[in-house]
Amino acid sequence: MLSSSRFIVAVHAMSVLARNGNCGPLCSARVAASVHTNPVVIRRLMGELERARLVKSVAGRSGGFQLNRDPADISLADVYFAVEDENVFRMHKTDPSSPCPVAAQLGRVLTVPLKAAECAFHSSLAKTSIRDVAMAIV
Amino acid sequence: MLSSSRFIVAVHAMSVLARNGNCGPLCSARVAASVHTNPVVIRRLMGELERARLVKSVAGRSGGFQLNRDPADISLADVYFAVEDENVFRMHKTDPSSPCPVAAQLGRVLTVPLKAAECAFHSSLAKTSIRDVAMAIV
DNA sequence: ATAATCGTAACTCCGAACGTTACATCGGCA
DNA sequence: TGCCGATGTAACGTTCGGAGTTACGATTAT
Repeated sequence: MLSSSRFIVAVHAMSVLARNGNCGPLCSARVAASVHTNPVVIRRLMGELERARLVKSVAGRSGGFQLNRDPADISLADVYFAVEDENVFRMHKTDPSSPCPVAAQLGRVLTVPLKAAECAFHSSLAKTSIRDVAMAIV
Repeated sequence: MLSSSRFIVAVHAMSVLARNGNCGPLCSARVAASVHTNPVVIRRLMGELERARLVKSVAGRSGGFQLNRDPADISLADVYFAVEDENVFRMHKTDPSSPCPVAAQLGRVLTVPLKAAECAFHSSLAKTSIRDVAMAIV
C-alpha cells in the first residue's frame, strides 16, 4: 500500500514530539535533523497531521509543533491514514462499458475483499500507539 | 502499500484466464485487450506470475498463458505477493549511529507492529480466490 | 523593533511504472 | 521442412509523484 516513506517519517516525527513531552513546542529544524531531511518536508507533513488533529502548531518566535493528544491515544493507524492515500489500492482505470465482462465488472467485484483487507490492515496498526513506540526507545 | 496498479491488473488477467477455462492458452494480445493495455506489459506481468507458479506459458505458435492451478486454489494474496514488493512498507533510510535515539532505534522498534499489519493484510486477502472473483462476474 | 518560526508557493531532481518498438527464439501446422 | 504466430526480453522515451530546496509573507516571543 505504501508508495512513499511518509508514514515512517511521520511516525518518526511523532515519536520525537512524544519524547519531548511538555517542554514546549519543537521547531521543524530540530525534527528535520533527527529525521535527516529538510525542515520544509517536516512542515508539510505536520500540516497533514494537524488537519487530522494529531499535532498542534505554534506560530511565531519560539514556535513549533507538539502533540495534540495523549501519545497513548494516537495509534499508528491514525498516523497512517493522516498522511497516506485513504484508498490503499490503486485501481486500474476500468471501463464499465467494455464488451469484456471482466473489464466491466472487476471494480465492483473487488470492492468487498479489498475493503476487508484494508480494514484488517487498519485494525492491526491500531493496536500500537505512539506511546508504545516512544517508550520502546532507550 | 500499493505503489502501482500491477496487482489489480494481475487479478484482472488471472480472472480472464480463469473464465477461459480449458480452452487452450490465451495469447497476451487477447488479455491486453481486456485489460486495455499493451501485450508486453501483460507478458512482463505473466513472467512474475509464472515465477510464482500461478500461471504457465506455452511458447510457439498458438501459444499463450493458462492458469497453473485450480482457480479455487489461487488467492488474492498469492497474486499480490507475486507481483508487488514483498515489503509492504517503504522504510526511510535510518542511521543506526545517529545521536538521536529515535533515529537510531525506530527501525528496530517498528519491525514487529509493521510485520503484524502486513500479516493481517495477507490473511484477509487469502480469503478470496480467483475462482470467487471469476464466478462473481456475469 | 528584531529575530525566529510557521505556511506555502515554485522550482528542480530523481526514480518507478508504463507504454512502445524491436528482435531473437520457439514450436505448431500446412 | 518452412512459415507464421507466439513468447521473452532488451532498450528507450514519457509521465507522474515524492523529496529536496529556495524564497518570502505572516506571525509572535523577547
